[in-house]
Amino acid sequence: MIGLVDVNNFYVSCERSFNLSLDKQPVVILSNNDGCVIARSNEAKALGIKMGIPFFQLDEIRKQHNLFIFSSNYTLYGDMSARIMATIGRFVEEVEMNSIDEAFVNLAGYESIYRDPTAFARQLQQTIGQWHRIPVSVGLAPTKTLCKVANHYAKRVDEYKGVLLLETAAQIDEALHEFSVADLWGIGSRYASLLRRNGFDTAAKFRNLPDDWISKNLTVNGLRLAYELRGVPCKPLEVDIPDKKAICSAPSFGRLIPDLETINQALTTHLARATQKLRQQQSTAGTVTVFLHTNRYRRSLNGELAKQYYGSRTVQLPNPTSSNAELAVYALAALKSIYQFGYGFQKVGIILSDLRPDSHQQESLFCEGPDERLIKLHRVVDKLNHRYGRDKVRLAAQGYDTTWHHLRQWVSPCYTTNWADILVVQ
DNA sequence: TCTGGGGTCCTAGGACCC
DNA sequence: TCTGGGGTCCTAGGACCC
Repeated sequence: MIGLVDVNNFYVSCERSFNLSLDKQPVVILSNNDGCVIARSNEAKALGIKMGIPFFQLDEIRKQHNLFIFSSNYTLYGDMSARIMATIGRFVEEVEMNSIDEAFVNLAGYESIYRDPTAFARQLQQTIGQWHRIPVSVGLAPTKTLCKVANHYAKRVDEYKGVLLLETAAQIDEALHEFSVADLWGIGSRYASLLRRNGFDTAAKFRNLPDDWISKNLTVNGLRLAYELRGVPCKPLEVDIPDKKAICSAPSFGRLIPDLETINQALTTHLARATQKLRQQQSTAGTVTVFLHTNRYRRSLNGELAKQYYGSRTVQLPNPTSSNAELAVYALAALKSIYQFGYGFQKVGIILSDLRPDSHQQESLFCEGPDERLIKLHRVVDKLNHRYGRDKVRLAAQGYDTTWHHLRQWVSPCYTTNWADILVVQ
């Protein structure tokens, strides 16, 4: 038996955890740059606010209702996630963190401790609610995909109160009979419309398709999904977190930026973010890609789509490194080569790839090895920045210009990670 | 005026190796 | 008259996830 623990409306729940006035109110969380709606409370969903819509389209609803709005605060959400995961870890040994707000738990071997899986789920739910003021739903089933289905119902059907166990063949059949194929884990919009066109609109109908049809049209991933629906586990629990294969940092500018000078500063800052993640997982990057583009939605005065530009350049490094000082040389040269005068740019981004463990440094015949002094330097810089705040020690090329920074007009305090933001109870 | 960010996996095709 | 077999690596494109 496997369980899927999933937080209800995670970002909204994090904000509510520290702000009682948000209870039972319509709340939305905006994406980076305050661009789109990426999380909604049930009350906001009831007002008809759709996932992913641009924020400016909410003007009418804002006039009619008292809508609570927040910029996303990933420092808060990331820390709350870690706390919830730690709490789950007190109940079961094997926990796979599937995303920031959900975790699979392996209940195999716990039969004598948690005799009734439903009772276990209730206990977990109650503990997380009491310790973190965060509501979770739990789906229990023999495979991950069936857990997703169980969780879907647990969240939406009131009488389940956030917990559903799918155990017997009859229970599973009934659940899949009603379940839209588009809501299955692994079926996106493309596959959903393909399946619907062919008349396979429920999970039950999909599950009963012949294997060769599925693998021909949906590749081996689709076949794994079908097996999982039949109760055959094909997606094992992954308890150890694998190292990332690529690291990307590419937040939009808060306004359109025309000049290379400012874009240089932004790129060097994104690079600092990316290399910090890189060093955290003790890897080096062998390849760096820089890309630069204009706003694809922008229209000129006559209403036509404005002239667009997209440039990107990939550079292979002579020596893999995790040093932003070293990488900056290549990244800035790449940027210079793709930059074009005469556009307002929306975003510059950096991708580090060809990642490998820093302990496995390939010796090169023609280049010097990694610079030991730089490695020591970054260790110290990372420590200082952890203690005194992000970018307290930085490359001069990052500069101190903040006019390009993305918008965060409605950001909440970092209640759990910053002493100055700690909640005061009167 | 204003439209997010960061990832993973699979396949086909081409170039190459012995 | 007869012209093999078994691989790897890389890239682009397309699908998916939260």
